[in-house]
Amino acid sequence: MAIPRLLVVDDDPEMRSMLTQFIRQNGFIALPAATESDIRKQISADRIDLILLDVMLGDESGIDICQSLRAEQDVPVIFISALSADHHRMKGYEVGADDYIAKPFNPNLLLARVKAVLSRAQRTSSLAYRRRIKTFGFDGWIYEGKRDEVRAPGGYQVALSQKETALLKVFLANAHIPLTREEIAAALDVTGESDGTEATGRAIDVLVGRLRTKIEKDPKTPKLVRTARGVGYVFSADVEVKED
Amino acid sequence: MAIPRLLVVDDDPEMRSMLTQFIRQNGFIALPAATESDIRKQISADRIDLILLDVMLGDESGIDICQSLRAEQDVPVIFISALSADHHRMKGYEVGADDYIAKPFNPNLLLARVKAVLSRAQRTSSLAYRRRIKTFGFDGWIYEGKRDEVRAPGGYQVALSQKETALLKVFLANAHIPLTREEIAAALDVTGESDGTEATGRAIDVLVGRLRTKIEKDPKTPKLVRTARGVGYVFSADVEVKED
DNA sequence: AGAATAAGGTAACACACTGTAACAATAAGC
DNA sequence: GCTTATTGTTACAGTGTGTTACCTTATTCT
Repeated sequence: MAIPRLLVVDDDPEMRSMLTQFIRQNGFIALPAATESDIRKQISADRIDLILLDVMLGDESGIDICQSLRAEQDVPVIFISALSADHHRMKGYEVGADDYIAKPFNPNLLLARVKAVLSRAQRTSSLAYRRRIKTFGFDGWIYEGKRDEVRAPGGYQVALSQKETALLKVFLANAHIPLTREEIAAALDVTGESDGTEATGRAIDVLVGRLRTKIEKDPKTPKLVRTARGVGYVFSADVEVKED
Repeated sequence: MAIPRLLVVDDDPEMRSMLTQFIRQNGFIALPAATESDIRKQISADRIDLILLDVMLGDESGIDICQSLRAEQDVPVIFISALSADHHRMKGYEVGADDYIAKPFNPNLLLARVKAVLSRAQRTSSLAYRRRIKTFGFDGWIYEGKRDEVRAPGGYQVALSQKETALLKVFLANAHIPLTREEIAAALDVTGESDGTEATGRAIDVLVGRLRTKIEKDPKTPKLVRTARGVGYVFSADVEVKED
């Protein structure tokens, strides 16, 4: 990729110019936008690698915008908000954020997140399981996004915990793409306040193991979630995406 | 939007400065005002995201002011009053308040409401929220606000207690949005009395549990009110809103 | 090939979070 | 008064999740 192009969306001119300036000082291309139509104009005009999006845009809702963008594109989005109370909402998959940062923010933290999102976007699709509640089918299984339920080939419902479900969604959104543990961890908890680089030990391995016991016919020889030794894990079944 | 800007309207200088100071300490911009003309000056001068309005402003009436403002603008308003007696009149939408808090109030409760109103303003216009939308449908169920009745898919009426009904309303108004226990408590507690933070213990959990036994087919595996571990609860069914 | 080394699998544990039954306090009828 | 319903609190049980420790498997080295 050439120089990453970031779209900075904020309706407050001061904040917008401050952000664009900061982004540019750090070697990226920053393009300002204030409204949804600005965004669409920029996107259709040229490649955009990442969007920094204020949650509150005066009369427009950043969340709505993000969702409608996600319906068409697969651009990574980092949300910025002054309301720390919004943090827990970002965890919901329905929002579709790749990351979230509270305002006023630490510039270095922002930069770290931007780099993290950009680097993983190069290899994978946006890890934020793509928006709109969709239904996936794989190897006879069905994941129904609307109800957040998983049904086995026989049609029986399988009880997955929240984390297991979230993990499965990450895999489904990135079928055939090897994911590192770090990438998976980042996708599972939208990090929020804590710094981006926590080495959480073997938590992902254990989680993958638990998911395997529930969805693999023979967990000893996994057909769906394969291990990419030295790298991470791959979901290696074809995934069929069905609209609602 | 940059940092939210709140207009603090109270004719008592002490209360006014106390409020503005508290608001500022919590990361917002607070602008003081004492009279209706002050308010209009501020509003025409710059963007205002929320007005905290004392009901009794000496010779002016906060309610009148609010209504005349409403004729022109759509700014969210939270009323503050020493008379806890007429809180139900406030909540009545005739007045045009987005929320109401009694004086003396718990600071954390005020903060929770401020955040809730600001956050809600992102996705629903204050106008739409205040409109008398009273009937909701979800998963075959119907909640009829006019009579405060809940009817099951069969058409049979289900008896919910006052708090259970209030809780259901909060969920219906925030479908698919994870709510923390604090947010739910803030929305339920109409009395601005003592403790507002965590002194409430597990009350919300128990209340949710009771609601579940009454509206979930299988309360053990809830389909409507899901728990978001470490966060709170989400109402995860589509809600259809009907006008009266 | 066999040994040494690195990486992943997983059982067992610890801990935090949630569900809920039982009780207490209070209000509302009768 | 007594009874009943509502609501919050407490206590305990159940569940989910991360860590540790040990075992198995794959890779590399000699």
